[in-house]
Amino acid sequence: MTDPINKSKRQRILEAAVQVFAKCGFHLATVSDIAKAAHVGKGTLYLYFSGKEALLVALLDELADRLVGVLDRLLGEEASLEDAVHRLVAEQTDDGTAEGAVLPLLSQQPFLANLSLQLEKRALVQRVIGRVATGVRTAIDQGRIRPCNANLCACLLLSLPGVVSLYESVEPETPMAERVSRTAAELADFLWSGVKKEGIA
Amino acid sequence: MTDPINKSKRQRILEAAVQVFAKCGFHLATVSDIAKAAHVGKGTLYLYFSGKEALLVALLDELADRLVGVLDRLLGEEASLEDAVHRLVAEQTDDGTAEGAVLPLLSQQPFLANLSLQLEKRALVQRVIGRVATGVRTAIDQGRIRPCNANLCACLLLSLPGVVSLYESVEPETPMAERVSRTAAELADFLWSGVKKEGIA
Amino acid sequence: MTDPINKSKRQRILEAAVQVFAKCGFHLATVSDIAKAAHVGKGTLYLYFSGKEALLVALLDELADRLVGVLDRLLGEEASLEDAVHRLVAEQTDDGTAEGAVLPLLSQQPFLANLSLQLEKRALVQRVIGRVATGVRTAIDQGRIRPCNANLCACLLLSLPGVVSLYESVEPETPMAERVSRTAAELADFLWSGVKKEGIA
Amino acid sequence: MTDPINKSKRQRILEAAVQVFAKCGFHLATVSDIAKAAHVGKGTLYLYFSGKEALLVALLDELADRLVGVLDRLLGEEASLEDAVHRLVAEQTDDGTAEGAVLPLLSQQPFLANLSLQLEKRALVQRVIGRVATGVRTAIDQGRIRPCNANLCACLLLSLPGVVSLYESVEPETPMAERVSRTAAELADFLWSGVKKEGIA
DNA sequence: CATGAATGAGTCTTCATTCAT
DNA sequence: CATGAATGAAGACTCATTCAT
Repeated sequence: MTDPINKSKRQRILEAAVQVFAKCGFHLATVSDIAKAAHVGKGTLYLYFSGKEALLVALLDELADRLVGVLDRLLGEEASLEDAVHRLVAEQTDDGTAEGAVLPLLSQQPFLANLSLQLEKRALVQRVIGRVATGVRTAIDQGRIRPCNANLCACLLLSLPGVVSLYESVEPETPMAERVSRTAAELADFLWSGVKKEGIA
Repeated sequence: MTDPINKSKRQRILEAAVQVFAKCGFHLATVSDIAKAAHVGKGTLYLYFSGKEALLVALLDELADRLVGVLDRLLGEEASLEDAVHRLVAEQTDDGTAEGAVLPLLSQQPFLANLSLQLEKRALVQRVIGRVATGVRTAIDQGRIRPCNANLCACLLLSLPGVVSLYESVEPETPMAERVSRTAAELADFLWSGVKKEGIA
Repeated sequence: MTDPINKSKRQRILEAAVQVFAKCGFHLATVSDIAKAAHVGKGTLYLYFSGKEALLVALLDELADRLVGVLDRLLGEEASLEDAVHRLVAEQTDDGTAEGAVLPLLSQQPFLANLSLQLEKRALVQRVIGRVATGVRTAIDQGRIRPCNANLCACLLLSLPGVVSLYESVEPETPMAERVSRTAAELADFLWSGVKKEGIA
Repeated sequence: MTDPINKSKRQRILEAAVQVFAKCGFHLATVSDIAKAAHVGKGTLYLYFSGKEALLVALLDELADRLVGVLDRLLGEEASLEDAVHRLVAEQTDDGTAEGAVLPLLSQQPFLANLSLQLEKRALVQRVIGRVATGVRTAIDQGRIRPCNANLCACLLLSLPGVVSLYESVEPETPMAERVSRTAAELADFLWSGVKKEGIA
């Protein structure tokens, strides 16, 4: 009945859901798993979300906001895009945090059966992309990066953590912490300078 | 009894599966759907694949080979990486073809319950990345692109179609054919030259 | 939440299962049939038993205990084995009761696919035979029956209801109640005195 | 088209079926298994039998005849019932032969779904019991065994191999060959003299 | 509010049976 | 006659969702 209690329980469920979705994927994760991880009853989940898919969308919505905050900071305040990319990759690729799992859930298509939720998710993705694109445009206006398709550039930025997780498939030995950092630096370099050999048109 | 007949039916199932998986995702696609799309009985599917997950892996395996063929050609023969990227994106993003759907299925994690199939899929992903990386190394040796982490570059290349599909979320109105072409060009440009403003360090 | 409720539902399922198994045999009985007979949902069954085979074994386990109780009483307290056999046959052959169906399920081999359950069932059969053999040994010690292979004798006793049900095949007309009683008496006589003609070696 | 060929193939199937049914039970045995064991195509089976259940009944019918032959000989020619029982148990309990498996299949109820086949099977069981009962009556007439319910006695005799297989559950260590022989002797003794202690009414 | 026992729609999978070759 | 690829009916089992407590 008191708001803080509700919020705390809702929050607990959301956080548990991110962890479980990140570990098993949306479809293999069961509502029971999530409830158990959140230390609440299965029925309680339905007091805060109208179903499993709605929970996913709510979760993406919540994390999208947090993500946008991070990106705003990265793209707005930083002098160097290189740095921004580096931190974007480093921060969004940490599986330990809720933030680290949101991007895969955002971009991979967990194909929702419920159509209106699917649209809601699409809108949400657009919101995030739009926000990043705004940051890119700012950087362009400030002369930090060259003029380009800001939306597409935003999508490219948002895809970077996915690139990293793909990269994990081939280099699973190195300790993750330092690897991510180095990978981030390399990716930033790709984005910043391209792969073109100096002196070639 | 004759080999071509068997092959043709197996092929029919594989092709139907790509379509259905591409439309609904792995988990929402039912075996019935796939069988129906392939115009075979549900049981027939189990004559050629030991189960739904095995079908997915077989499909990825098959398409990975085709994909590697395409990439080999693009990366090996071309004078310009720009062109290669352009064609990679353009070809791999066409939802109408089987090839267009394979990359999302490859990189998105359809979290297989069967552990050995999961490992098989991982190996398969590594095979594709390795092949592309080889192409990248060749390009480096030939002085067409600057020295870099070939594996990471390969992952970046393989992620490009995903970037495009993310981009589709924000610009769904324009007719697709030309949009893809333009998008491909823009992405190729990003990869080629980076986003750095000329004259900036 | 309360224990008696759970027990009652588990019990309802077990009792329904005995009836259905007795009527159709293990393999022809469907989980739906059992659930329907128990007036519970199909899924409920899986809250109490991990599967159809596990249900069978749990059922045998439960009824074996009851059976052992009956046998203990019959073999322990009675002055005459004749009487014991009579009552054993009479009580265990009544299809209307759960007890009446357990012996066929125990001795007929419903070939479980699950190996560990198969072993469990075997152990359970051994338990019952062992218990009856103990009763036989007591009767021997008390000089009521002659020294013999107690285990084998136990198996023979436990097979008697099966003999009766075989006998049903040839004499299905007579009203069952009295027939069973008379059959029991005759069987007891066989066991007690053998078929040897008096005066013959 | 030639009769011997047909008979030989029909025979091959029947023999394979006994083996497979004996190993896995009726319901767990698949038509494929049987066809494979008989070295014929799955379809061939349906040229000789109208279905799986019909195959079982045909098999029981065939073996029942053989069994009746054995029993006739045992009960008709022998001077001593003890000997007859001994041989009945010994011969019918050998899992290696087709005959060894028929009695369990006869008496255990593999609950046929097809009603008319179920009746056919019942008739067949009656035939066997009737035949054995006739043998018993002859023995009575010849004064070898005391007057008794011949049908019930027949059922008891036919149940003996079942008793032995139950007994196998508790004494699985001893080498089977000699064990069966001893068990047979003990069982024959039970049947012949009963369990009554000498001197007790 | 919170819970988790109960439910049954929906899945994958098996296998007896058919039929084109 | 013989075959085995093809089929789909049928069944075991899962799990999102509900609701009585």
